[in-house]
Amino acid sequence: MSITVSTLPALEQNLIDWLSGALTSIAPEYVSRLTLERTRQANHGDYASPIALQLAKSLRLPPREVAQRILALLPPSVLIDHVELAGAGFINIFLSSAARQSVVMEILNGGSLYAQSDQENDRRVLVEFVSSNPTGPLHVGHGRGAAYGASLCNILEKAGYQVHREYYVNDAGRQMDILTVSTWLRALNNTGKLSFPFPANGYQGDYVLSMAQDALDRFSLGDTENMVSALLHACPGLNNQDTGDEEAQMDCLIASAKTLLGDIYQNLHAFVLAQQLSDCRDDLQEFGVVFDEWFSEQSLFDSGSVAKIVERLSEAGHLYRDQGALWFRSTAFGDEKDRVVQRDNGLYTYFASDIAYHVNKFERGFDRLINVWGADHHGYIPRVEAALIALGYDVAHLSVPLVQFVSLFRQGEKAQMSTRKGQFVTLRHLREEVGRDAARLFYVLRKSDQHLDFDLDLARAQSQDNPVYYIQYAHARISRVLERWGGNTDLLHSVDLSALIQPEEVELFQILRAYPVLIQQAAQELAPHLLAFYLRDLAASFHGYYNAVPFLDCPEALARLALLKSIQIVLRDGLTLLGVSAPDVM
RNA sequence: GCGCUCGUAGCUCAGUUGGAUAGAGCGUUGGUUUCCGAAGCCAAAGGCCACAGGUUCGAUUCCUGUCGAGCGCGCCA
Repeated sequence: MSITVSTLPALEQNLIDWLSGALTSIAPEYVSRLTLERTRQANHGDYASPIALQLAKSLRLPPREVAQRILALLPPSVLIDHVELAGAGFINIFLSSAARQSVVMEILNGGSLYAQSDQENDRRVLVEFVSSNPTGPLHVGHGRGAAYGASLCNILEKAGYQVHREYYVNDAGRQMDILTVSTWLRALNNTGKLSFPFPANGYQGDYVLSMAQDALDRFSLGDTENMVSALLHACPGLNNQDTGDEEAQMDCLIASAKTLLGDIYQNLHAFVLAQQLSDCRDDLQEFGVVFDEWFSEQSLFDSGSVAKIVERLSEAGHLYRDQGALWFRSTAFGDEKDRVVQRDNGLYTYFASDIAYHVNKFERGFDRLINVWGADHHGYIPRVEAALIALGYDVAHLSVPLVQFVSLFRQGEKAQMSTRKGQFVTLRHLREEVGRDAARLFYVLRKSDQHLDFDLDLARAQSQDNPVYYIQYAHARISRVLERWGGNTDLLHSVDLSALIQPEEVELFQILRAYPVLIQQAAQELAPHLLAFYLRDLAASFHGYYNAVPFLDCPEALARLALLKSIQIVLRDGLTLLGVSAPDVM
């Protein structure tokens, strides 16, 4: 990554300033474009700058000649051991040992605040994630959104943002009505009064059965016998499967249920919603995912926000009526077709309330909005942006990272996930099978917009193959060494580190030094997987170091223990951001 | 058909916003413990970065096209 952002760690900023001084007298107009790169290979030094290559053309000089001139103007610095001209014209910078080692003290003194940025503290960001319909248990797909979103929020905070974690509750739509009716029908069945088959497009899962029984225990459901015959009268065809329109049948069931049950329907609806939300909240909390706010879609209707937004669009001339429905001319703002906001039956569409929701987010004064959505919603983004543009909001402040689907693999075979009969694999089941740590890490071990093949056997394995243990083991190993040593780790803050000059040590310094920039990058790219890979690299580097040198009975003992302690701090910090524990003993 | 996301080692995937000799894990092969935890380490083998053009000092990265994969294209949410 080219390092050009303003939130540079002190050392990098010093190097930029140092190079800038030389560049000023050669090509002052290019000083602002000066970049520094971390190198991939040790023989290229600690940092490299390609600035000479970039300037060669406009200066009409060979790149190596430009580099030579810059080198000649560089003053000596305590940070620098030496500088080399290499390859086509790269300027390779080799830090002094003291400059390399200084990162250890930065970490020991900073503790969990190492890499914590305070540069963007004024930037408030709202991250909406999971937002699953409260109509059944969370499944493994939601789990990925939860793990991604939660890790992202933690990283954003580390990078200096003020983060608001929000779950959008779709408590207003038809799906909730279907769940309510499904529960009611199951309850009728439990009383032995149901005389027609349970509809195929109702919710089938076991959790509906248990809610039905709970409802029976808590409510009076009225004169159930008369209700069943009234239902059959209102919706003829309930007894004949495979006839007519299933969806129309369901609409009829919903309408009849509301009429027949009256207030009881509202109670049952509220009960079912509360049950599902409570289950969802517990599930997520056990997964280490906690929200600041559960935002109700229904509240947007109750407050009149939805009607108000449609009115605003109308006043601005963006709506028209066609075939009884009210349409938003989204094609005028980049969408591929126009969209309905109010149906011919007078009901607002989900789209309408979603516009109101996004306007609500903007009105709450956030500098930035992030929606974590399932990849199947990607076609939905243009219409939401179209509406926001039409209403005068700046969609550049809205990001919508997409989370792709998850396939579970067991013994090399793809595990089937059928939502039809409620036989999908739930997040709760996954957690019970592989544990929270493995689940959290595996979910972010892949770029979020790529399909994820989740290997259940590997995640469950208590073996070397499992990347969770690989990282955690590094942390536990350090704990054990420090325990063996037995001293107070505070004493390590004043240790002389000058003996740390082994290649393994230099490599570790560079990795540790990269952590703050990595956090910034992961935040900027909304990419927690970068942190997961970083931690694996750091663990690998440590394991190699562990096998290469002694830590206790040697002249460098205290210095090396200080380095170990700093590695442990970063490992723990990174694992914590990803929602994974950092055990001292395994 | 149109749109979005992709195509990198046998498999699963990274790749520092265009940099030097493209990396890791698994799998394969061969080593490694009188010593701080072997859930570890070291080494070897494995690549036309899907293909063809273009942009420039320089392309896995940016642009165009072809082939192939996944997803989306409701008055559902």
